[in-house]
Amino acid sequence: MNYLDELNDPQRDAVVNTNGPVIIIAGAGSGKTRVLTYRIAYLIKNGTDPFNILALTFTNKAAKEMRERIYHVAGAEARNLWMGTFHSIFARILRIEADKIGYPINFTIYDTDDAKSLIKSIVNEMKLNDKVYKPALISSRISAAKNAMLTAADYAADSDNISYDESSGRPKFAEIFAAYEARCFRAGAMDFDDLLIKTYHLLNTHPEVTNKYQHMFRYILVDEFQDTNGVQYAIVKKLANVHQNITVVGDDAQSIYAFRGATIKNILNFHKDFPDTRVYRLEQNYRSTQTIVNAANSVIKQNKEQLDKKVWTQNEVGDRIKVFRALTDNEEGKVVASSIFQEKMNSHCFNHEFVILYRTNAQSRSIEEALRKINIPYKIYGGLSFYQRKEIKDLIAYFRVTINPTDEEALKRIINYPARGIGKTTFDHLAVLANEHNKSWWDIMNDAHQYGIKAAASLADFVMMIKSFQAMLDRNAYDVAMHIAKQSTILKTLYEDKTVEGIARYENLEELLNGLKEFSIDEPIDDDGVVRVRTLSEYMQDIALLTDADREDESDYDKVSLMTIHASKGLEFKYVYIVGLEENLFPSQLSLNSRSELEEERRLFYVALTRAMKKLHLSFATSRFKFGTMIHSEPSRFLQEIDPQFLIMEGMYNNRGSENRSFGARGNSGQTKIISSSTPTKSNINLPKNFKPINKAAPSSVDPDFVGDDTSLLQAGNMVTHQRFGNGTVLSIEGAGDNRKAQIDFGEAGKKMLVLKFAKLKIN
DNA sequence: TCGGTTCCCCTTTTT
DNA sequence: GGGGAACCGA
Repeated sequence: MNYLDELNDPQRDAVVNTNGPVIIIAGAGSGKTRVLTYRIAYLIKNGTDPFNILALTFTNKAAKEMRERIYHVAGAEARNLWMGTFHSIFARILRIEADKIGYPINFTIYDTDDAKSLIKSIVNEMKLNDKVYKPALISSRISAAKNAMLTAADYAADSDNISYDESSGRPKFAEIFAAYEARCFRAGAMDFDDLLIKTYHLLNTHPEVTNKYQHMFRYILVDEFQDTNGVQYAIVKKLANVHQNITVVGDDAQSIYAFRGATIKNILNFHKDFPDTRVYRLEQNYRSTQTIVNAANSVIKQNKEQLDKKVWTQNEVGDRIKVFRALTDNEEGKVVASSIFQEKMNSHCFNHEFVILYRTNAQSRSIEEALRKINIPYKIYGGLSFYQRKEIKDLIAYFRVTINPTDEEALKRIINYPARGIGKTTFDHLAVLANEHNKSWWDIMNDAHQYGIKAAASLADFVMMIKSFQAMLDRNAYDVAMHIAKQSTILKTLYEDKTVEGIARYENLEELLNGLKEFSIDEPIDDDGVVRVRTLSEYMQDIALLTDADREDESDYDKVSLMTIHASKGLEFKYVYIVGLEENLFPSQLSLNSRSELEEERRLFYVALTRAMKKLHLSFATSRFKFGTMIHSEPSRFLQEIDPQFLIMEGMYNNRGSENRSFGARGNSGQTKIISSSTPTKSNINLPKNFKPINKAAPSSVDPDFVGDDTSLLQAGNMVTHQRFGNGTVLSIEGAGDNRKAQIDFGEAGKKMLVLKFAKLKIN
């Protein structure tokens, strides 16, 4: 059992005491994932059937990573675990039990765009003003109601709700909610909240189903418990009721999803619901330097609401945290980019060891521009996801309609795309008829001529096309998808578009189809040895709950990461840059109304700080663009909340030491002289005078002393320098031993195939 | 009916 | 500053 030797005492206790209810309070960087994975591995190794273990996470990425680590310790059995996100596991259960709640097994999952579009249709059909009944607002209020476990009928039955809506000028909200619910049902669709609420409903109304899963899940483990909302907890509690072997892992200091209904109350309720709960505390941080751990502690201790906990570390003291002040958001980008450039020069580290964190997605642009200018490769997580692009959504809409033709939102997208003479008149007519007869658009379309629709012939052609696709659904996913892409003429339409955007869109479709091909090739073998075809339906189930962060791209191997702080939870990086530390941005303006919201922002800052292993950089700008206009901004209060002994001002002050405390804000400005980071002589973070973009920096003379690095571990994605060709990216490696070759893209110098035995390469 | 232009709103954070 | 919807003209 050598893997147990890798654990400290509290960690080992938390792994081997497997029975009964357990809470593991795990500070940032305290080996939480390791404990959770080893605990599951330990269960499997001691004879528990993986089919009887349910492990719930918040992101697909976390689930996947954990599964791989368990596989590593416990072997191939790990693939039988019930492990995934709350949403994906519950979707799986709902598909198995769909008929019990009147849903088709192939129900669609509506994403937030679908939900908003449906709400918009409803608002229009009810002849209401969509400036008052804004789809985003209605959608979030429906979501909030669902998270409070209210159906539309429950909602309408509560006079408090009704009078609230009346007084806030939206008396028709309950009606919209009811219509939304009915229309989702009619379309055979569930939104994200439904996946939770319908599961809860299913368990409450079907004791035989509940019984089945209660006995099946002998062990239940929940990651990031501080982020669970009321429904999630209610389901988990119910499932754990028979065996009572429930383990929850969390850190109240990292609770950052209250806005989505998550509540720390779940931790308190847990003690009440499971009175014999044992508590394990993991407080030793293995991730960060003492400076970072202590600085983060100095921030979080200012929150009033928190559980008692002391995170500490034996790691080295480390460098102080650098604070940059910039004049504008663009300059902030430059400062960060050149700091990364310098760090890479000095420490010979990889791009993928850097992350730049921000509060809102909109902040990424100035950073991106700066990185692009000095050729630092980067990858953005979140923002406009691959699956949200128009061309991808269009093709996927065809898949959705083929699998579930009552899926109204998908049908609306493609009914006249590419154009086939089904215009607005027909569109509106369909909507009216569908509501009149309470049937899906698809049903109406099937009998279009009976309803006297003028465009009946075009509709019949469309219906026939979809039916021909449906006839192929038992074939492998790629074949069907390719057939649909061609027959629908989507592929052709985009191929003929030779604009830059058109080509990019075509390439995106190619990427989607390539992904499908890979999915289809990977044919699983049943227990009886039968090779099973992977269908389009299975593919759609797979991707419905995927986000951009889950897409893997080999060319992303060595890039600087850009993401929101929310997206960074659970990750760690050697070098962390937190940008935009300004009042009204971080903390967000919208959080300043209550202590609890401000404390959530502070926890968010704590999460950001504790992502860093080695070096941490903070920055703010004194003015930035917002909605196209320049606005003035003050340094964030959070900067002053860090104990100043851990900070060092960079390019800001002419004297360092005790006066560092002031950021020139909050009425005591003028005490310390501020020198802008753009002052060239003072700053050590400006670009070198003779700086040239990396790919173009081909040295004019060849240095005879140029020594290559050991390339035996070189792999695709690595950045290298060649003394004649300059900097390049390794595209692929082939061959072995003396014959091992690398194809490298040197930018302007072109792509070269180099024999590694002879080529002198420095690995950047 | 389509294509182009204007105009408006947007900014928390995500499964 | 940018994306998407709405509006307007041919």
